[in-house]
Amino acid sequence: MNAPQMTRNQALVFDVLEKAEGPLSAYTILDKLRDQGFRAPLQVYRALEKLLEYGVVHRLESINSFVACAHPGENCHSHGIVAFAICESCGQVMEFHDHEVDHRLMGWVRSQKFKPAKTTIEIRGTCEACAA
Amino acid sequence: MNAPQMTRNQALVFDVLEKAEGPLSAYTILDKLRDQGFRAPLQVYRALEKLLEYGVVHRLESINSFVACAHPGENCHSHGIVAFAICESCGQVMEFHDHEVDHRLMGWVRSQKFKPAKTTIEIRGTCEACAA
DNA sequence: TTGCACACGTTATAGCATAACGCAATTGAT
DNA sequence: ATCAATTGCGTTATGCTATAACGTGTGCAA
Repeated sequence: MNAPQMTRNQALVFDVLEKAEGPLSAYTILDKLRDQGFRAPLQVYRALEKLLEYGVVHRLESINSFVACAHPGENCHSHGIVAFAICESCGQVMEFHDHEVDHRLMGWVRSQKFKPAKTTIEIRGTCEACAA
Repeated sequence: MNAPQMTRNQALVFDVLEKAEGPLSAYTILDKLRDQGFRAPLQVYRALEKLLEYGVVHRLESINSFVACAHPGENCHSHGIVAFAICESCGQVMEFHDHEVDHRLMGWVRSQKFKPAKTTIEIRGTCEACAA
């Protein structure tokens, strides 16, 4: 899925996420866009749905939040499974990829004849800076 | 964390989860326990919190649901990272462990001096039976 | 020009989770 | 035995997350 021209709402939501320090909830995004005319959650969720499709935004299932992809310009869907390390103290997120992990997971899945659609890997904990 | 004697509420919630075909949401559990006197979500959430601690129940972050551990009698906390394959069609969940995946993930985490607390691996897709 | 696809706006509602209060039972140290 | 601390419990209220359902406008292709 390549990103076609974003609509105004999509661009606004993406912009907020890109400028954010860490992941944001849909409602936090909504609040940040009230001045641009946003009134309802659906405006945010609809934009997010598209941005997820385009591969420029990720959803963090374990904290019900969204974050801009760490690879500006690229399409994250082409990097295999994306993994996240989420600092529960400062909220910062690190995004990484590991082909061996992909390989093991997909090997197991294959052995079970399970057809994977979407895979989530999220490590919650404390980042180096916060551990001090 | 070993499971001490369960309280009545904990036992009721665990029993519902064990007898269920697949994962259940907290509110579904609540509904199934109305006859035993449950009235409020907190009764369920408090029991679940303990059951998660004891390692006899898992939380599926990507579908806001809970499932009994697939290893009756054992403590799942001792198996390393637990991974789940969740069929979006029939709702069935397969639980598995892969030490190589653990190793790769923990290796990356270590290289970043990130202190992991809780790791989520969930593969959503279609199981063999449903793929037909 | 008509029909379709898509984005959008709005209102309402559904679904998930916890805060805050007070009470009762248990435990364990003195 | 008694007191204090801890833990579980019940209840009410509330907050956060997400989607259903309806209608409008716009652009584009047949």
